[in-house]
Amino acid sequence: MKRVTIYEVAKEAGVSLATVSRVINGSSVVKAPTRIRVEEAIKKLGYKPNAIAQGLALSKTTTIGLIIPEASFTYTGQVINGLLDVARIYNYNIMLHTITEGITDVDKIVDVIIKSRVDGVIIYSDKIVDDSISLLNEYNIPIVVISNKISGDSVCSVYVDFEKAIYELCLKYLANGVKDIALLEDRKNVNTTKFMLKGAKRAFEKEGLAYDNFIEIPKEYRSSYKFLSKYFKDHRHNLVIANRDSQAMAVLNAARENGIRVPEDMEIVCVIDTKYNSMIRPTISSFSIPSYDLGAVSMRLMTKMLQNEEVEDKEKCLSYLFTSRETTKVY
Amino acid sequence: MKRVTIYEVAKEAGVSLATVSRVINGSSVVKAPTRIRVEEAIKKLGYKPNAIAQGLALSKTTTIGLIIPEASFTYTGQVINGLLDVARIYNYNIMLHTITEGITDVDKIVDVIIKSRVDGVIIYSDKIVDDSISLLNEYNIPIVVISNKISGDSVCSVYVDFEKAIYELCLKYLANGVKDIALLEDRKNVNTTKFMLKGAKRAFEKEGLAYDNFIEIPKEYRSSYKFLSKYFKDHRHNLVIANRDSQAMAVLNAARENGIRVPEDMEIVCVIDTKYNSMIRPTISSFSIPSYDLGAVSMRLMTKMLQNEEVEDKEKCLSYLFTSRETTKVY
DNA sequence: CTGAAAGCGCTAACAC
DNA sequence: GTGTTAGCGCTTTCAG
Repeated sequence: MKRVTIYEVAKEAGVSLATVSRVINGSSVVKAPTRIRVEEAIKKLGYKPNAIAQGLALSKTTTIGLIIPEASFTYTGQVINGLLDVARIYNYNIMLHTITEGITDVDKIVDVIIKSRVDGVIIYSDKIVDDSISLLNEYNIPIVVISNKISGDSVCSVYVDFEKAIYELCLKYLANGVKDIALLEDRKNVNTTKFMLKGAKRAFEKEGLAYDNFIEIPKEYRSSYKFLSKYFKDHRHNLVIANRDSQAMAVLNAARENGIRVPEDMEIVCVIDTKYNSMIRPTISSFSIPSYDLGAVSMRLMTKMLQNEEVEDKEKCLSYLFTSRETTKVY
Repeated sequence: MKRVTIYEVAKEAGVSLATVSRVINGSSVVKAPTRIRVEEAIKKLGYKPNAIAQGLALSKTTTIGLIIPEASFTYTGQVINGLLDVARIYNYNIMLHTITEGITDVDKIVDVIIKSRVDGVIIYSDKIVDDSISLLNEYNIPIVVISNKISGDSVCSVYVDFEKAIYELCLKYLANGVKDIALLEDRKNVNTTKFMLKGAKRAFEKEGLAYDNFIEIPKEYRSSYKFLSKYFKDHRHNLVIANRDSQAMAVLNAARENGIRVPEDMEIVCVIDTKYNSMIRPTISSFSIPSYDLGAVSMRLMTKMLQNEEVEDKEKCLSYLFTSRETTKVY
């Protein structure tokens, strides 16, 4: 089928292209009979407006660029779902870009994004993305950052306060006399780890204690499990906090192999989990992070910025909920 | 920053816009001094070619539409990674679309895709997608289908032969005298299940046996685990084959709760697994499905179609490898 | 209410 | 080698 343009439709309907344009854009000024004639021509010819041409004419592409870290979509999957659902409602398309730590050149991706003339960019990243933001800013591209608290002119963010989450968790345990609380490093999410550590420190300080139970995973270990297997030969803790369920599982397996019973001898908590956490035994106590909402809210925020609606809160903090499961005792 | 166009660059460099166009497209006819002047102007003004305008002028957007099922990116994540890596090499962008069974209107998505004038579409789907294909075909949009064997004019596919995988697996067990082999239904992947069932039947028939061990999950059960918990109260099998590791885990948990030891009393195998399979205990024996390659090869095929390179095999079958782990005995 | 015409930013003949 | 110009398909004043 030859790609049919607005001209052919106009000719078929015996009107000018301006009228066709009005019809496809739902302008109410077109008289009913003309409109119907045009609509019939559209259907007959199988005409589909060329979004690229529209984009050029309007300087508006109705597509949003999305940047996420590569690797496992296990955790970002829900975020993307939330994002796409809202995007669909507002008729936005999503252009997907991933970055791989140390491999992908972020600047190159930002370059591609600027050239593609997306209306806005949503960035999900553990990393600080100041450079990308300021570059994007120079080209007047609105930005929503997920998982980092930041804002500015045409820059919003949606995040969960991990620092507070860990702070409260530690406080609760400290109140119950549990003081040997270890925090496991997440090498893939350095920034998140930093916030978690800050939370732990703050809780301990509040109780007049010093915090120094950070389990760092040596660079030479490719998997944290390998390291932990060795680690638990001569280390014990009352509670270990991990970022992700996969890491908590590594802790769990390594501990058990060393005769540590969970949760009797040692408790385990993770921050973000996946659907797998409902299937494994024991199930891991975790925070319920509203991943879907993280995406949905971000996209909604983006549409607001693009339609110049007022954004009341440029740094939107979503709430979490601690869910006790089988790897923790009940106090 | 005002969005700078090719005109401004031309003016700044003291040349015509045609020359600027030549420079940004790497045309070799431009004399070095002129080229340098243009390049300096580009840098000075921070000019980024407008891909939308280029797209309109060339009738070519260098973006590919990707349609995947929603929900778990757990299994599609690797496919997407493969796809994106190759797309990046060939300078293609990816427009992401998801479909949710019974919720998203596929036709509407195809409509959006046609309007967006992508150069091609890659569809990952368990479902038969004939309707979408023929519609896309009418608009001359090349298609690559992942996970379904199908081909035609401007239609290619990349898949793994699950039927054969199950056929061979069953044959191996039958040869060892194991005859009570059950196959678990995957409600989310009806088509895949169908192929698996076909493979099992073929194997049994080859041995002169009839196959009738299909575990259907009643519609009223929201999770297969709930059903299986009950099922294993009065059912025993030598081997249960599931599609995904999550389903195999449901089998595992349900069986154990009913006093069935794995693998001693019952073995379990799944077709596709995730990174979680390396963390759980016992680890589930599975086929190694080349998910990343499924994506990478598809994208490569797409670039071939778009550049009119010859495609020697329009229905590309990728290989799998059975990997024995802790849920199976060694024969 | 509808049509004519001037762009949107870029590419690709075709001149010179 | 470089410039001129006619589109690519659509939107949007501005007339009528």
